[in-house]
Amino acid sequence: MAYFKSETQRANFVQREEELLEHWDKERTFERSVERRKDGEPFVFVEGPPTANGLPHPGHVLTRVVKDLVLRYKTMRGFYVKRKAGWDTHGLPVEIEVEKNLGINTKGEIEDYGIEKFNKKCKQSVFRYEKEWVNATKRVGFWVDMDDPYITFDINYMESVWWSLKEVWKKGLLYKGHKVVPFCPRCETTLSSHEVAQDYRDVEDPSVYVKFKLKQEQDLYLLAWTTTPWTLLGNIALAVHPSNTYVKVKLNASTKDETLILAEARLDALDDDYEILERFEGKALEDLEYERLFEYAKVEGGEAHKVITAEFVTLDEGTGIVHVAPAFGEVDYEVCREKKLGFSQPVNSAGHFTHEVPPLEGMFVKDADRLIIELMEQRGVLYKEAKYLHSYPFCWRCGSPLLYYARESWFIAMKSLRDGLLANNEKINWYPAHLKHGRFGNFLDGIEDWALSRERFWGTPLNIWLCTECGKDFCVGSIEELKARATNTVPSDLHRPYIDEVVLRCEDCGGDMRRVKDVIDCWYDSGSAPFAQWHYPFETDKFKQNFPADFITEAIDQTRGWFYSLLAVSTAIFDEPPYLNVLSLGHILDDKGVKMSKSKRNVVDITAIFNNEGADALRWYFYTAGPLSDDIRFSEQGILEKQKKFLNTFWNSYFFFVTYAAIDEFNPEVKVIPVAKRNAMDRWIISRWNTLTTEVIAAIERFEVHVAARKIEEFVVNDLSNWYIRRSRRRFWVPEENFDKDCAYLTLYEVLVSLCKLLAPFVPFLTEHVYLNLVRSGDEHKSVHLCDYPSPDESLIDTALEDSMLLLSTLVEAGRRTRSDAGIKIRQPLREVVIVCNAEKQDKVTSLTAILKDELNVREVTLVEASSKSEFAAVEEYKQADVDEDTTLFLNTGLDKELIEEGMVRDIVRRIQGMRKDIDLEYTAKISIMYEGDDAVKEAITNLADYIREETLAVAINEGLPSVESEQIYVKTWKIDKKEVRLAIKTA
RNA sequence: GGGCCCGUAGCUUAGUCUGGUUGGAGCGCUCGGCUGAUAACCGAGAGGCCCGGAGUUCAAAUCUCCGCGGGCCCA
Repeated sequence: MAYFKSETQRANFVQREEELLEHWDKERTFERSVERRKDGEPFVFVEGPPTANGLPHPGHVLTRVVKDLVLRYKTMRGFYVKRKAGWDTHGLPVEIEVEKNLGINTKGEIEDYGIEKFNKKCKQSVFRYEKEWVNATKRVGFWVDMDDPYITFDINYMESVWWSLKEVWKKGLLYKGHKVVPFCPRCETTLSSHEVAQDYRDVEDPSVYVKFKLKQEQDLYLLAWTTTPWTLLGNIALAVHPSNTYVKVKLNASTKDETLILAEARLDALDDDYEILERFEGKALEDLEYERLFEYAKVEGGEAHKVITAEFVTLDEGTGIVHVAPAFGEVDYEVCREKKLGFSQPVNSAGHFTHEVPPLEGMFVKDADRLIIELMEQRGVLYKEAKYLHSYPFCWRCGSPLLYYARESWFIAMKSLRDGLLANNEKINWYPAHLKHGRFGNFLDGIEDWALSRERFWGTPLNIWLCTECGKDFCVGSIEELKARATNTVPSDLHRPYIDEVVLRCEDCGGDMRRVKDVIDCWYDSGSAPFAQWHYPFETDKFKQNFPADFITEAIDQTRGWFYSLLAVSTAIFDEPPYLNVLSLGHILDDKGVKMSKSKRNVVDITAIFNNEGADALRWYFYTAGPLSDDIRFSEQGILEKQKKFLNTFWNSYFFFVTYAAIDEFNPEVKVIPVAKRNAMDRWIISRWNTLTTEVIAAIERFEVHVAARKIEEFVVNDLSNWYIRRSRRRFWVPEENFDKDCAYLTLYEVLVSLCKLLAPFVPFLTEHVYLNLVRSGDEHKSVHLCDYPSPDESLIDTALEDSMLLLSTLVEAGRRTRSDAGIKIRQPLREVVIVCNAEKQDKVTSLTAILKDELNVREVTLVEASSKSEFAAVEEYKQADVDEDTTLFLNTGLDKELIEEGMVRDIVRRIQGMRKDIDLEYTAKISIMYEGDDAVKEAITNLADYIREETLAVAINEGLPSVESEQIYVKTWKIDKKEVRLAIKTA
């Protein structure tokens, strides 16, 4: 009875994979693989939580298989690797999706619809594609615990987020300020930068050159420029560049005695002839006061209407004097804050002027531009008006022009944590390394405070209550604390709108405290994952075992996303880095190099890939494509090639083994032969395997997955399949049992089993299938994924042998080249090959001459010193080929009758083997052969009949073809060396 | 507009950190060969302004600077 199950030559990877998914489910292989390492050293992973309100695309799959590779590898290396899945569930994208479905798009409409109902819809929406995510995750072989995931809307998760924010508050790092955000006045909604980027249009706006009259000077004006006249109502300052040259010019055309100041480089903005009166640097203007254009809006919180200096002033356009309105520009807001200037907000949240601006009251700001220009003209402060073509953002939903608008917002003072962020970053190992001090490090260097609050509905509510009497703020850090301080019932769900009803008692004045209506930026949610997924500090053990993470990986766009929010939260709360190794992946582009996106309709359907090429092929494609940090131009063709080249070759090596092992009933359990006793070929492949293992482990540890995978691929295709198995085939075909055959079987068996383990984290399906057939008893594992990762045995690495084999292959190549040049096919045996080389190389080749004879089909290999080179060079029959700088090869091309006969017979054998294959004979089936040919053919066959019988498993060879055609007889006519030969075979 | 990354044959890429013979390989193409595991393999050939320009150097795909194209993150 055969020890191994026979296989089909076609692997049918997809079907194998689907079988194994069921098998793993049934056997609970994943759970067991984790469990059996529970006493091992922990290797902590945090899953970057995806949002399941869209379909998973190839980029998500890449992330998942990279995570899987590392986690499987670490598990096999003995680490205890818990793999908790996670879902990111809050945030504006979810709300927008729901709004779309409800056909509404303003905050007012949401409130009319009801926040309670709306948030319910949001909660349902986030798991809309959960099934597709779970299926894709399982199908690709990502082993992660999706039965017990962390979910950011979970009450325990939210409570931990609240706790952490209270820690921030206690440290005095949470403050209220203004943030200038892109805002759609129609939808009454702030837009995320992603949304803003969706609809930029080139539009023509009025641009105005406005004269600001300096105080204490007669008829001296600063000439400023703006493309948004309506923002002039909120003007607080004028900015000049401190070191650029400014000029005071007298306009010749002017009827009045008028003098203007502007940047010298911008003089061509003037329409009139002018005379330069004075030159000075911008900083000479600093602190000069000017008269307001409009006396309407009130200014709070500081000085106003003076000249400041700022580096952001450019001379590319305008006048080099920039109008600054902190209510309407982020840069403006920042610079005013820095210079402790005041703030003026004459526009309401719908984008209309307030009662502070009587002539414009109630007007939409964009519509007011015309009137404002007219007003300025009447007052004589408009120098000129022009059209200005620029790119301006519009609301992607309703098409309204967006306004940049200062809104109240809560901030975390990240600037004050800058040193901590930088110090913690130093403790993190980045791959690729340049991110550490490049993109990420630079970002931390210039870190800004984190605008944490969102005036929205579906999110973790901001846990700050303000006293309606005295204005005192209080941050609630737990449900227990909420209950203790509440004057009314505390809801079981912490979401809006329920939480909005909870009123606290002010400790200072006894007044009612009401919650700030905002929710928290969902990036803060996911940044809290290291502790919130374990409900820390309300439960402590699991967090302590799982912090910091040893490893996280996501795509490069998370640098300022999750990679940052994790570090920011962890630095604020613990002053520790939340992860020690971070692997940043490139993006998946389409086959033309363009990012895949829904709107471009170039997203590849991954389920089609799973059904056509399978998960292993897809995984191998990702692993071998290039450095993980590089973008991948994704093509299904590329995946198919991986299947054909790598998976098929591996399968065929395995198929070859089980086919013959079944015939011979080879049983690996009863054979023990030390490697040292096996032949050079066996020792070579074992040495190569150990060298490979060393290299693979080193590469994975450096996250150079493509290096590891490509080395394995080379090993399988070149070393194992095309050299070891091809060279060793005949050893397996010997019918009777012998020592050499056992060595071959054992060696191939050991290499295949070890390869399964080495490859298991990469292609978990194929390796499992092969392993389950190869390792049939005697161990408790029952899965390759329960095995230890192979470790190299240094004592089996024979570098000298590997070198020799390398030399041998160059000799074979040179010999083949010589044959090809001389026009002698390889099937034609030749008398001799002479290798001219030094003693050291002779030593290397000596033990391998048998292989050389066989590969070059020559009877003798002669090794000689360089001194005899000229002897052979002089003989015409010896064709010369240079192998390397001190090695030359001579091929004796002389033929005699015996060699020609042998060549003829080898051709005939080759034809007969082909015919056996044509009619699908069993490898062991015996045949009888009939032939017709001329006398030379007949003589050759007669002389070498034994050889033919042995090679083709023939019991009889007879001249003459049967007169009657028969279905049992297969006849074919061949041309061999211009001779016609007819051959017939039938089963004996 | 700024920062970071990428650009090598028709395609996928090695080599770039650490400058040094004639820039390797696979797929595809042409010709020849081999083959009872292989849809595989072997040999030969065609196919490279190493994105462009300037600089450093005895020497540049490699180092520096300036552009161009693509990607990402910001503005």
